[in-house]
Amino acid sequence: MIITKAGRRMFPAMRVKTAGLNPHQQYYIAMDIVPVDNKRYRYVYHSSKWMVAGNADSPVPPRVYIHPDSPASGETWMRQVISFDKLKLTNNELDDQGHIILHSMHKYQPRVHVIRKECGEELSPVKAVPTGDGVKAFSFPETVFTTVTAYQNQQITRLKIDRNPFAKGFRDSGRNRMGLEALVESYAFWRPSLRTLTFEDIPGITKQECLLYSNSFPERGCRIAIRI
Amino acid sequence: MIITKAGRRMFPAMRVKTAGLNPHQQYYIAMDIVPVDNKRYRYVYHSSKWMVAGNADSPVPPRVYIHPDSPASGETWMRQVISFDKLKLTNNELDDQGHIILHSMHKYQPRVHVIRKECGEELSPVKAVPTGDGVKAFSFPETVFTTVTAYQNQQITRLKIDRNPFAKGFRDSGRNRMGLEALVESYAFWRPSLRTLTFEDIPGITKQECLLYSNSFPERGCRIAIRI
DNA sequence: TACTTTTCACCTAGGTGCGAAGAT
DNA sequence: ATCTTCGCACCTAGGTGAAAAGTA
Repeated sequence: MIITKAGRRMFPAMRVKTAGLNPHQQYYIAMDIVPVDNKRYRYVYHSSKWMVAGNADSPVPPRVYIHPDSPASGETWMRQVISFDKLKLTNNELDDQGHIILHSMHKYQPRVHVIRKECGEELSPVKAVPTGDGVKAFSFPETVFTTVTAYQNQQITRLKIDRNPFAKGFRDSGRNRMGLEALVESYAFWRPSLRTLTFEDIPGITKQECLLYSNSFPERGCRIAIRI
Repeated sequence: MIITKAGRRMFPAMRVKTAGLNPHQQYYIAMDIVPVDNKRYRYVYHSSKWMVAGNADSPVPPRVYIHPDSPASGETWMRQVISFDKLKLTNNELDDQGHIILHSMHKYQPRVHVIRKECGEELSPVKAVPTGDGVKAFSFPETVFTTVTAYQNQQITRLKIDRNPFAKGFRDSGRNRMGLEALVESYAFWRPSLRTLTFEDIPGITKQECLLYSNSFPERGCRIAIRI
């Protein structure tokens, strides 16, 4: 996932649905992003793999993205797909825009928090999410990603260009790029109902980065079912 | 004010500040727009005046614009300038986008409502704002305006073009338009602190439409001070 | 005649990866 | 050598009034 000084959206964005909430209870929904391990990585081009390259950099200031619809009733949350597309990532440890601060070349796991309103402790964009009764955290292993300041992997670059509407300008529509096979393959991405495509099918893409794309397929959207 | 089928923003937008709210109480803030009188108007070009042209058309479905930050604490509301720039006006009586429905060629008065949360009656975008304890309405005579589907008055057109960033394409920067005097005058608009300009200074502009511009001058912003 | 609707060029605002330049 | 930063062209998304066409 690209991170910049100014802040960069994740693409694709996390999208979740909730079930089992109390319809009349008010909740906050928030996201934070935690390290997967204590390592720093580098991308080894000839083997197309991320390799451990030492220990993690020192921790960054904690940040929480509070979903802008918060607070809302369980009924409201359950009625909609909850999208985190406005969330931004930065590598600027002095960021004052409320973006989530991460280290480049590290592995991270996004987490979704459902927080019952007025459950005692307070929710803040610059403090760790409280734990305890009335707070539940959810994470989806397929959404683990590696942070970079520039793409290391051509397949990832191509997926981003092909699927992010804002990158349309970089799609070189068949000019020197796609054979028929590639065309069919990319079409399968857009119409996943036509065949069940698992991301391991795509050669040369790390499982972590690749699987994150599944979030943008509505029919594979992450779901969380809880009662708190 | 222009109204269209698809919905058109007001320009300038209403902006208000609140004071005297209970910091820990939750409030909705909303706007509706009510007829000033029971008349329909037409613009008489040679006298540059709006003249009564019959009785008002039959009432339109009631609509309320609930400020998107609602609900929020008194503390939150008082900390910010509350802008209604996303509000849209339409002449489509069958509108299903939640826009405020008005008749063209009529005079209207926007009203700001401050509604204590959980004060019994419920707030809805398609029902009249409830009245009673815990609800207060404010209106500012200088924000009365006349609805049109196309501008009737060249001075208004020019004010809109000169001051709305989205109309920049129609500013013909001095080509066949502004003499030095006009330039100085328009500069005075942007730097009102330099001299106290009352809108009656501008010849040929109806007071109502003209004064609405005062809302976009921060130092003349409407204020409401209440305790409910 | 007296509006209203539709389409359009021209903007604002801001999200992309590229590639040259910068940093260590 | 290996990242990171910055300016940029190229997009999406949507807010303007002009002008031509529509309506009654």
